[in-house]
Amino acid sequence: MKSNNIPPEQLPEPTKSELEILYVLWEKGPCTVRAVNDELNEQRRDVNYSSTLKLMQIMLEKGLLQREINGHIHTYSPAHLRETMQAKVVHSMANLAFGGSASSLILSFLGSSDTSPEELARIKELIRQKEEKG
Amino acid sequence: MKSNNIPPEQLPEPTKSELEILYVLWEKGPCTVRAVNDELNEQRRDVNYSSTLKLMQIMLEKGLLQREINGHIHTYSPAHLRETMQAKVVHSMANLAFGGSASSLILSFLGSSDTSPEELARIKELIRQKEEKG
DNA sequence: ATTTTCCTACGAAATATTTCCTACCTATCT
DNA sequence: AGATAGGTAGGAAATATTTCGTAGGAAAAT
Repeated sequence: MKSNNIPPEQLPEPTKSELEILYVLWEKGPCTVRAVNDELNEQRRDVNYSSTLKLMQIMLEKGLLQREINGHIHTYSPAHLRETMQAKVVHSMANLAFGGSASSLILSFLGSSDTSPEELARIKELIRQKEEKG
Repeated sequence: MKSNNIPPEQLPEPTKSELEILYVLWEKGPCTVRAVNDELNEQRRDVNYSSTLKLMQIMLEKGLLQREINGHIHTYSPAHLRETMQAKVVHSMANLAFGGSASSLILSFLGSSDTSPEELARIKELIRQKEEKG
């Protein structure tokens, strides 16, 4: 059962710290605060357990996370699809820094980064798939 | 003459409001605060002149902008290349929300968004150019 | 010369975000 | 039972970001 049901469109955009947390949950699946916090400390930077807890409670309120309560163990998971949220932040950044066009973000990025041939091939493949559908 | 010379690597990342301002300057070239503010109000949202001024002064201090003083007119411009700054923010977002891989950002984005056929074509074209070079 | 208009400076308030302290609950171990 | 280990709750402080009120200087208009 979901602990909220705010639709993605009116969902507040996650902050940077919130994105870090979401990413952990996307990768590892439903987790306790403890597990998320351990992961953050391993992968990112020192962060206090209660900081992570607080943030995740706020995210629950905002509708970014949902949780299951089993006895006194709270297990959190993202309230929305990874793809949905990622698209949201990319669009937002595209609006701020790339004149609103996500493709211009991609273009500008491809133009300035050293993407490997393999990655280029994967991107091309994906474009081909999209073109078939559309 | 530049009013600062912080190298791009240790440059603070622009905040969202700062990105909006940078974008105006990238598009219109060197501007007074007034011109930037007018543009923000037209393109984005209500914002007070002195808010924009304050932000641009902060950005000058941080090394995000430079300025020329002519009499009492201050003309601001970005202190770093558009491509540099755009790559910076995209990489930062890639780290937060896409496991560090910018190409996975692009892939995930292409996979979930409704990029127009024209945009897809432009991206394909750019990939082809990159493949030729590499 | 006075007024008006347009500009900058800057402190301070408002808001958003992040961090951490303390309290307390429950399960487990001895 | 008492102690310990692990968990949650939530207020409050610290920090970062954004907004705006007010002051004042220079140029232009009357």
